[in-house]
Amino acid sequence: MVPSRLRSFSSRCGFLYYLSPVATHYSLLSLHRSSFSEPGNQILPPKTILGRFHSTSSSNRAKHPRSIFEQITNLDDALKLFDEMTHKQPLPSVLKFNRLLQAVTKMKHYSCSIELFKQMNLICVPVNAYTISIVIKCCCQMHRTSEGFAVLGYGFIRDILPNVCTFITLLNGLVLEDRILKAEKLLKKLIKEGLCKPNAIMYNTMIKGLCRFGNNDTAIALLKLMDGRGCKPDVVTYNTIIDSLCKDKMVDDALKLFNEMVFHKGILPDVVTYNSLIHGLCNLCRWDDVSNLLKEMEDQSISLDVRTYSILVDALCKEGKVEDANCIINLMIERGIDPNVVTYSSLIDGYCLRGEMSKANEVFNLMGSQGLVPDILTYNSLLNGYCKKLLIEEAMHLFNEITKKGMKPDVIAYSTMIQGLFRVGRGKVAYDLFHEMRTNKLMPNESTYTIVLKGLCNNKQVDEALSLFHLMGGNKLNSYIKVYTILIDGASRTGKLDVARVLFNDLNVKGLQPHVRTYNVMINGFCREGLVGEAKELFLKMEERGFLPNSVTYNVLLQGLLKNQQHDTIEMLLLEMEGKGFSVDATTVSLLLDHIKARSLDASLLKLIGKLVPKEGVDAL
DNA sequence: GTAGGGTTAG
Repeated sequence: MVPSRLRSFSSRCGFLYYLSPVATHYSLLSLHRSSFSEPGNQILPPKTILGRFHSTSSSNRAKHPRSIFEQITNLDDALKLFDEMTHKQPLPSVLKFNRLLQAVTKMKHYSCSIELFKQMNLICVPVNAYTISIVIKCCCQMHRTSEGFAVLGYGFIRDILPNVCTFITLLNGLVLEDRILKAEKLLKKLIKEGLCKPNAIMYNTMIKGLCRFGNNDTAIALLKLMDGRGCKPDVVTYNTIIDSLCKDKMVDDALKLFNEMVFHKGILPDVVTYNSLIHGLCNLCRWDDVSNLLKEMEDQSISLDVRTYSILVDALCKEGKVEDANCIINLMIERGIDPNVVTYSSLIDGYCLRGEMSKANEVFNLMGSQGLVPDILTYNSLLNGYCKKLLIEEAMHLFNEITKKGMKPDVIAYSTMIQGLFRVGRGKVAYDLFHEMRTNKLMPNESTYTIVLKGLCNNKQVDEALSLFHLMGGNKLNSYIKVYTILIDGASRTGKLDVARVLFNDLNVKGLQPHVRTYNVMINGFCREGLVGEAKELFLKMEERGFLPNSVTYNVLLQGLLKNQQHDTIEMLLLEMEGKGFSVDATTVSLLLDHIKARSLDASLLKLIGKLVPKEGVDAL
């Protein structure tokens, strides 16, 4: 039985029970104790690299099983080695060149690999299908898959025939570039023309592409197809689709696929499978299901890894349960899993969301003391926390810290900072920062743009907002309805009703659909200028166009009518509100009461008004 | 004895 202490613990946070040290003592606690130490980095002494290359061969190899190529940790060493190799007589074999090329590629120096390949051709080092595949991969990783195809053609000329590996690399390149149609076409062509026999890796690559593109159904169809063609799907195949379904909130479909994989295909799930499912369930707040999966993992002795714990930490933090998140972190440490930057960043974010900045800072310092380098997301959480609390000096200090630490603020960092500055009324600094951001070649996104426009409007810089809008011209950012709503509101609040009207009419021309909020803002604009007739007209029109007025619409219109001494439709509107279950806000109520006092409205309305005031409002009356 | 996919967390 579960000890009662644990029960109360688990009732606070359902799935914690399955993580409690007592409950999981036998399986989980013992499993994580092994191997965290990474193999020591053996840095090469600055003597000739090729010399080592020859001397390591027999005697040292037993002690250092890693080859010279695997030991290369920086580009300089690699280039030096290449130079030495090219000056050898006779030239080392293509195999050795390939391994060097691979080492450079592993360090992500793709263009350098390509350069070396060119030199190999110049000095007539023989190249083979392996070389071609490595070089194609370099092109693809740089999102230059078309050049990868050119390399394929170059191979053809030299009688180097592509094989399934070559094509997988190219297919993956197309997927990386989101050229999904091209990828599908390639796969079909390969099968139809018998250019190679696709294997599971190739299907997995295509499936990954389809999932990236949001085409889960086709991905599942391909899963069935590969099986039918005698190509057995593996755990990666299923994991890819399961994760994609979870990200699309279709967790039940994911669970269905999970069952198919386990019970019909006999494929064992791994920690990746569970992580995806747990993540998906956390996003939907299905804690009982999360708990069940954790139990399943325990039963199958599948150890939770740093990601599993981080997913749980993040989920708890987003729920505001930072204390429970802390429990999870303590638990993982107890079990020998070190929290990493992501784990701590989630915790920091949790504290920031609750405005507990000193706690957030504590964690931030803790990270530093553990040698963990905070990344831009960590900084963004803190920036957000400070800005929300209007602690703008602290935020600004942190923002400058990002650059000092050798990082670059991203669009989110800038947007957060700009919003914070506007909120404390420092519009000039905010707008300067917006320009600085663009100078730094960062493109503002929809959020940045709306933050800036709103900030300018709220800081009495509507003209600036409008000129920015015009300056942006046909930019995609100018096609968001939110942008128009902000500007219409800003313009009409500063007496530029004509501008507001032009913007509103522009929507039609541009084929943009106004939101209810857009109508509200425009109606409010008309009322402000005493154009109650137009306000009423628009009120009716929005309904005709299928946009139902909401509570705000009614309140805005009522206030407009009252302020302009139009009393004939008040009662009708109030009755409509009652029918729709809307309520009157404080401003409307006080206006109504004023008019009743002044006898321009009948006191018999009081009963109806009483029904339209929210509960807490009635007490105030 | 050299190449390909590798899915999962903030």
